[in-house]
Amino acid sequence: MSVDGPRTSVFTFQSAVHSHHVLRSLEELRQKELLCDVTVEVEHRSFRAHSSVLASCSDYFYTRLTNHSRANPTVRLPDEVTVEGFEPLLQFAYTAKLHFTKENILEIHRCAEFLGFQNLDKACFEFLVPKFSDGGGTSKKVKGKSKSHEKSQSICSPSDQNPKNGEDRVPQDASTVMQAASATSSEETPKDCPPITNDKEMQLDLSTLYARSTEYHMGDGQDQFCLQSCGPQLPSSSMAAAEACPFLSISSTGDNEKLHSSAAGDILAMDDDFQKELAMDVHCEPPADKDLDIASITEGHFDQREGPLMSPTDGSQLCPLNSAQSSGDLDSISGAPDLSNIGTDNNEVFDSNEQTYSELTPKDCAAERSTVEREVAEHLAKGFWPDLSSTLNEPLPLDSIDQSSAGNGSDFHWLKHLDLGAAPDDCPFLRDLSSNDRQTSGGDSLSKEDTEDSPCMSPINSMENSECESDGDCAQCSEQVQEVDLPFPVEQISSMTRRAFLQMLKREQLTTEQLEFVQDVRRRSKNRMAAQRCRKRKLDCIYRLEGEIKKLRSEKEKLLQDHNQLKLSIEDVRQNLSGLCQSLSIDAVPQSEQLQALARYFSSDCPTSVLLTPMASPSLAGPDQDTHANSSLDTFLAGTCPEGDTVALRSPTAFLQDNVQSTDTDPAL
DNA sequence: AACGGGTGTCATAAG
DNA sequence: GACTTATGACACCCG
Repeated sequence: MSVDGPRTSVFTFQSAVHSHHVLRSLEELRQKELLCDVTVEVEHRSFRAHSSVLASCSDYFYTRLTNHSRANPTVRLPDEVTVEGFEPLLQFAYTAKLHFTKENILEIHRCAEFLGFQNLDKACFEFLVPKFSDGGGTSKKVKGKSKSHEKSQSICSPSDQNPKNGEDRVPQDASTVMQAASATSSEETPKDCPPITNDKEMQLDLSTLYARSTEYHMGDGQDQFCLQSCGPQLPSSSMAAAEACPFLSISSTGDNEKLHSSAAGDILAMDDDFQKELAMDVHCEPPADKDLDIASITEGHFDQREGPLMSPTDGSQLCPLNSAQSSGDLDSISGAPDLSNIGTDNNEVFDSNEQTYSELTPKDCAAERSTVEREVAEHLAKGFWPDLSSTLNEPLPLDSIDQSSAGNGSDFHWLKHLDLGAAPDDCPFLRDLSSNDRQTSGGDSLSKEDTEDSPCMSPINSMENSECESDGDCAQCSEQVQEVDLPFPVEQISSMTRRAFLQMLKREQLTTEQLEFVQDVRRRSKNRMAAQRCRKRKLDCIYRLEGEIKKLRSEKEKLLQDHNQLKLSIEDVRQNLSGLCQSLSIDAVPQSEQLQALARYFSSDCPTSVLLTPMASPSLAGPDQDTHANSSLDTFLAGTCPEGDTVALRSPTAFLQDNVQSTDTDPAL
């Protein structure tokens, strides 16, 4: 039985840019050497920094600095730590970006291990180090017009060096990159986007990461390599909309149900329907449309909780690909006005399935993917979806997640909260890759993205969606599907949003027969789910009413018990009064008629409310006060009756006067 | 075979 | 006006 109380919706606004701003401000402070309270000496160089930042990123510094009582301490690092390895780590601590090259990755890794830099080992080095240490391994696409081979630091953002196979290295100095970035980008987003090379040089940009960014740096033709940190626990960085993870839009809640939480930063940019849903507190479905996704990654976080829902922070942390989420941030985004524009006209932007986000993604970015890029992407994705190849289209059971995460320690504990049903295709690493690899129809990926299934989904909906049509219906439906030869899975018809549905119809150019069939399927499916919801509500209502009935019955029982108890009390009072009357009759008025009248009085006429009042010790006339026995009885009765209850009281005296014809009684009677 | 529960579908009203 | 949702009514299936 479920007796649901009134639902209370709690909305939480979470800024997606706050922590990023904080981090960036700290970086600015560090560059200006303001408020720096610690000096780190590495080899023969000194770095000013903030102890809190270092301690929060490094176990080593945590230990050293928290045990340091002196103000403005100087931490001299041992010889194991080199400038080459430490400087990128320090940069990482303040920017969440790790700039590395093939040449210094090992050194960075060594220093990171020594210093206990969190969030780097498993998320980055375990794969990258062997990748680069074995000479580049697989077939990197190396074309190049590199200008020099000088040692350079890879700059994730704004432009990134490309670790290539020895030769053809990109001659790019970090400062050069920075300058180029600052020249071509705004403060917020553009500099975080990977440059787009205009030639066929190797470019490991994981373009899907940036697919939603509308701003790209047009590269200078140099090789670029950017591996945005994608660990779930990585600190916020100044990554731009590129880091915006599609999962944010489907992350949720909770528990319950439905998180609930749709990471919709800028509520104003949200889809009207989704805003409506939020306002109505009806569903917690994710913004399934792409424009919603994009809207949802704008700054801020609107979270609707109901019950033990996942917090918006949790939701953001679910994103395995968004390093900004560990701090609850989506960087980006604040400065990406184009994103909101995207959400406003999805027909323009998302007209083509194959070209999902194509308008947003530079063609070069998506078109050319090196094998290394693919490997890195798949590795990173597999880190989150093990056995990806076999289950690309199937939701992974949570058990498998647990197992997979167990292998990586606690690194992926947060995956338990992830809805993996839609995960692989929603993985920005794999979305485009899979579209290249799998010859799936466009509807596949689209519908995956458009599907409304998500952890945010209400229990009702999730239950309903899990309930497939009956076997007969399925068989019949499959036959009809074969007849009409739909170019997309029929299962997705009902799960798509209307907008996506219309887009698909527009795109697929269905015949009249197909159109009718599809619309019929969608209508019946919607109605089926509505009927299920309706029946569930009915049952809930019945259960609730049954609970109320039980409650009322118990109350009735209790009242009956009270009633019986009061009856007993009445009987006691009667007996007491009878005894009292008898004692009075002995000395004062031993007239049988009076006694009988008194007996009648107490047995019938006297209001129980009077008799039930607390029996104050009456000042009854004793045997020696026989002359005023009756008046004492009046006094007693008056004293036992509250003032308000005396209205209905007929005193024994008056009663006797009315009922007893006596001539020899006391004058008081 | 009758019966009750579950479910899908249709029709309709309301938003 | 198209669409979604809720709901009553009906039919069907199944145990």
